[in-house]
Amino acid sequence: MTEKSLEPKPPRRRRKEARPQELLAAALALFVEKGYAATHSDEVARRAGVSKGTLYLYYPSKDELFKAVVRATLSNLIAEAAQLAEQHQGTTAELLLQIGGIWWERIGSRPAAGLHRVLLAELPHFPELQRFYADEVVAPADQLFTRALQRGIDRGEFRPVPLDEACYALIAPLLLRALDNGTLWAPPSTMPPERLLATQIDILLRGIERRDGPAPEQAGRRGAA
Amino acid sequence: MTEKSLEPKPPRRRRKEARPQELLAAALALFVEKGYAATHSDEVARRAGVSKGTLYLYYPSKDELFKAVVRATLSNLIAEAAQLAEQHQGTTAELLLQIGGIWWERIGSRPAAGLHRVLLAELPHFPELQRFYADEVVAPADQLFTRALQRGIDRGEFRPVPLDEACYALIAPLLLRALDNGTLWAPPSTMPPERLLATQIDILLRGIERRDGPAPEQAGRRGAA
Amino acid sequence: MTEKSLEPKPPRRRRKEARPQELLAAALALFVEKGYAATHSDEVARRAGVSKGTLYLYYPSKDELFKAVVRATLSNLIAEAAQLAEQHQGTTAELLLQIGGIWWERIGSRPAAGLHRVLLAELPHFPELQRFYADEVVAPADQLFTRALQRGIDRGEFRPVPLDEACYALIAPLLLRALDNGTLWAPPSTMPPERLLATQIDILLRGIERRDGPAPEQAGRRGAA
Amino acid sequence: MTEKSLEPKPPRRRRKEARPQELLAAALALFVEKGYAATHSDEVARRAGVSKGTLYLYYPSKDELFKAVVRATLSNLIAEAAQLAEQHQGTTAELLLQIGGIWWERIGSRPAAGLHRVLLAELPHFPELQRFYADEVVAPADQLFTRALQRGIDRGEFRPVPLDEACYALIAPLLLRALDNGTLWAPPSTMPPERLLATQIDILLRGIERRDGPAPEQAGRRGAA
DNA sequence: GATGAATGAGCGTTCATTCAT
DNA sequence: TATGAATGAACGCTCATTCAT
Repeated sequence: MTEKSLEPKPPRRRRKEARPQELLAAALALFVEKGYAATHSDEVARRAGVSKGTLYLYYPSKDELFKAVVRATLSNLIAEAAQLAEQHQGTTAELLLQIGGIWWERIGSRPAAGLHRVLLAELPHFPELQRFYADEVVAPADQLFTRALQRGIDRGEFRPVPLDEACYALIAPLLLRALDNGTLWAPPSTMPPERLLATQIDILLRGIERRDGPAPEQAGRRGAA
Repeated sequence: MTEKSLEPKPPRRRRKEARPQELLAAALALFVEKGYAATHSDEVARRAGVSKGTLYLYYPSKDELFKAVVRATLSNLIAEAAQLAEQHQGTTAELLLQIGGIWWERIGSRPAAGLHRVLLAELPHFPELQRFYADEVVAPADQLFTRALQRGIDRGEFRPVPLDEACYALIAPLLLRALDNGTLWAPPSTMPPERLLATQIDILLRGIERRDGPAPEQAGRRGAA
Repeated sequence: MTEKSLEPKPPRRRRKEARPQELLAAALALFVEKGYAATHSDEVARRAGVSKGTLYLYYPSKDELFKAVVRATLSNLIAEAAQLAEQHQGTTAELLLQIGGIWWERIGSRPAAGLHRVLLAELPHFPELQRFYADEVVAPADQLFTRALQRGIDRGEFRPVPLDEACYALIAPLLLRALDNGTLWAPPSTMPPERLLATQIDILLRGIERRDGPAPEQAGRRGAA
Repeated sequence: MTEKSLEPKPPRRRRKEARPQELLAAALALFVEKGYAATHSDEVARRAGVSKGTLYLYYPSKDELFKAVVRATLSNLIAEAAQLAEQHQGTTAELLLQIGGIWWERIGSRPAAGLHRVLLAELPHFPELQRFYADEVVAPADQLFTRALQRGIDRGEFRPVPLDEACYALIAPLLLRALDNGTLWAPPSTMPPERLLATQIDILLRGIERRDGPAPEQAGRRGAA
């Protein structure tokens, strides 16, 4: 059974530069798969192909490892979307669809999506991370959506809806999909995910877009039902 | 069974029947407050006013205690909403608002809401519970909403939207509020929660309701925008 | 080799009252024998006949266990000597010999003596204990000796020696014996320890006792040879 | 020795000969400062300005490093004092004061003093070192003092005191000062250390020096009060 | 039934030592 | 020779679970 001693023991590899990313990747996968508490430090190390001691050479504690995983996973994501918004020329509805697409590419369709589930459970235990998340993720994202909505209203594309509530209604399905990829609520799966996203945003937009007035080209978007 | 009533001194046996509920209530509160892993068995016992040994007299393990908490908290909630749907007479939009209201009363505004956060993190570790949740909670709720939407479409109240996607868009803000009451995303707080709920459902309904044709009375719902 | 599983496993004994003392005794013995760092918590537990977990039921950390050992070992020792001094009637030289005797009985000839060796090495790492030791052990003991010397001088038994230096010269051989029972310097062993103690105190007393005259020779002391 | 000054590029080999001493100096400082267990190998290396691997190039283990530190620090100290004693001409009391002075210069006022504290705690774990210390430090020093006392007695300078006990009483304050510089017992500080030392030796000498007569009072010594 | 003292497997973390470069 | 990344045995401590009372 214990053929441990028989194996020739893999050689030590020196890769100081690559190690942090390897460890973060292994940790992200395990945190997402098993949650924070059930992820053991030697498991992370083994999955990254190193020993437990090596893990602690790069991250001084499990806490810090988790924080590093979150920061590395979520950093620089919002900035891109914001840039996009600045440069956008077309319809506001199109802008919102584009933002949704970016989100899907960078978060929704990646391990980062699963990280949100862990964050939901663990953020209260990591105040520092809580602040990081609020400042670096929530605030910019909220601003992004709010501004887009305001723009749509200003340009007469949308009815004057309450910004906060409309924003929440837009974000909820996206965020929920990231949080709960089939655990609590199975998302509809009759179409490829990117189409699905578009469909939902579309439904929501219908709820806020201006009707009576001069936005007939929107009706043509999908054939006016 | 025992000749309890004959004995002149029932010194400590009292409340024996209430014990399970008390333990479940204590466990629910702690699981919601601290998560599964961070909830310790002696804390549960202490909060229920008994000793650690007694807890194990009623539930053979922490796992089983958790399962019992989930079952006890979520059982019989769906049935009521289903009943409601059967008897409903008015507009489908009104029906959906009523279902939302019930959900808010029975889940959203109670500890059960917090339980969803824990479930999201722990369900994958409890396959048995996973099945229970899928069968007893998700399936009926999904059916409820789907049927209501179908009814609305059949009666010409709504456009013929894809059922699954519309259903998800309806449920997402409700479920998200239960899961994440301000941890990941702060819900809008400019109005009391029950009004807020109505506003969001309203926005969504706007996205699916039939326009051109004979559903003007819907517009009257809140003043025709 | 591993006949562990064959042994019938000793029964759990419940002795909440006795446990603290048993643990302190085991810990004292091991701390003295191996020092603070080399004493492992499960060793202490095993020597006390309990499991590692039980140790932590009574003392929340190795630090606290050590502090408790020191306090329990040194408390109430000084008070007795002080009482003695108050009531003493005879010669001051006799008083000093008596104090030395008490010290030998309560510290010098017991495990407490070995504890001083550990204290010497560890006190700098335990500031709280450092204060306890300074307040509860050093200060009273110093006062005790200083007052006795002053009394001897006042009563004309001793020459007017510098109090501090004489005090240190008196205490040094006693304390050194406690610290170093043969490790660094083998104490003379040609006579039973209590006699030995008396002999050394006697030598010191000779150095301070008043001689017949008014001690004019103090200046030319060594010209007498 | 090496043609160091001739070479135009001494890229890294320089100081190769000095390495052992630098490592010993760094290790001595840390062992004294923090004790054996709390001194970490990479700290020693860093303080010596080399890497951890280099340390192990010179000393195969922490144990051996410690032994080397002790040997290097204590070697050749006793021999000098012995020489001194051989050549001494004056009073024996003067000789003892001189030995004390040497001790103060070479041990008491240097890092070597602090090493004694560590030795006291660790010698039992290093039997080999124990033997070295007994043979190279204690035995010569004991001989030194014993011979001086015997000489004093032979020459009629001192009363015929028991040699061992007198020797211990002489050494105790010196050794205690080295061991415990204020940790367990604060030495008197009203005068500069070298005067202090003289004062204490003086007090002790008083206890053993021969008085004018044939010391008949020895029997009724304490009746003098 | 009820208690809570006792257990021990298991975790996060450290650090003396090794070895590929 | 010198480096410092890598190792892994070992420690302090936790906590779900057991069981004598």
